[in-house]
Amino acid sequence: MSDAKYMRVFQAVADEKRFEILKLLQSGAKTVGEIADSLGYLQPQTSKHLKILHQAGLVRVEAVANKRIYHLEKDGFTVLGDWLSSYIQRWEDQLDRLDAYLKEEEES
Amino acid sequence: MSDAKYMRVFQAVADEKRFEILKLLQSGAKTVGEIADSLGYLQPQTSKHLKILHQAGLVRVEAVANKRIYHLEKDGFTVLGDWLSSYIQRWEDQLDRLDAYLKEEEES
DNA sequence: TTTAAATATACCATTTTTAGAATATTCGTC
DNA sequence: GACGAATATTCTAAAAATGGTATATTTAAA
Repeated sequence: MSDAKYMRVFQAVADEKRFEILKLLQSGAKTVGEIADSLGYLQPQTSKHLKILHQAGLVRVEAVANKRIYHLEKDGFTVLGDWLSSYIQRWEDQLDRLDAYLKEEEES
Repeated sequence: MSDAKYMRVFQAVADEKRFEILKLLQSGAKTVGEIADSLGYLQPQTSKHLKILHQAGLVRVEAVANKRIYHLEKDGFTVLGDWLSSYIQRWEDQLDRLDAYLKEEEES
C-alpha cells in the first residue's frame, strides 16, 4: 500500500468538520443538504469536504435524481486499519515474547 | 474519549514528515540527530515534529545526558484503534485480528 | 421550455500550518 | 566555569488548507 494512500486518509480525517461528517454518517446515509443542515455548515463547504472524504475512500455516493446520498465506505477505514496493524503488531509481539518468557519460566 | 484527543492523533500523522518519522522509528528508537540525518531534515524542524507526535501520544522521550531518544509509544496508536473500531464494527468480518487485540486492551 | 431545488465547482480572501534561521538551554568534559 | 555538542524554542516568511460568495450543472415538475 502506497504512503500516498495512507496520507489521503489521515489528511481527510484530520479536519474537525470532516471528522463530524463521518460521525454523523454513522447514524445512516444522508444527502448533502441533510448533512449541511444537521451540522450547520454551508452547502458548498459540505460538498467540498465530502469530495475529500470520497477521494480518501471513506464515503461513497449514491445518486438519486438530483440528490446525492453519502454513505460510509469501508475502503478508507481498511486502509487505516492496515497501517495501524503494522504498528500495533509491535506491541502484540512484545506481549507474545512476554508470554513465551513466562511459559519458559514455568517449565524451569 | 474526547474528539480533541482523536484529532490530535490524526493531525499528527497527517503530515508527510511526521509520517516518515513514525516509519523510521519502527526500526528502533533514535535520537533527534539520527532522525534528522536519516531523513534529511533540519534539526529544528525535526524537534518540532517530534513535539507534535509526542503531544499526540505517538512517541515518548528518553533523556540520556544531552541526548533525547525517541521511541514509538503505544497510547496514540490505541487512540486511533479505538476510533477505528467504532466504525469497523459495521463491517465486522474484516480486521478481526485488530479488533480482537483492541478488545483485549479494553479488558486489561 | 421555464422554473426551482439540490449539488458541484471556481475564484478570491483568510486562516492555519510549515519552513528557515537565529538563539536559548542543557549536559558532559576540560 | 568555559567550551562544544545535542536539542528546544522563538520569530518571521512562505506555503497550504479552509471559508465565503457567486455561479454552473443537473434533475424534476409546472
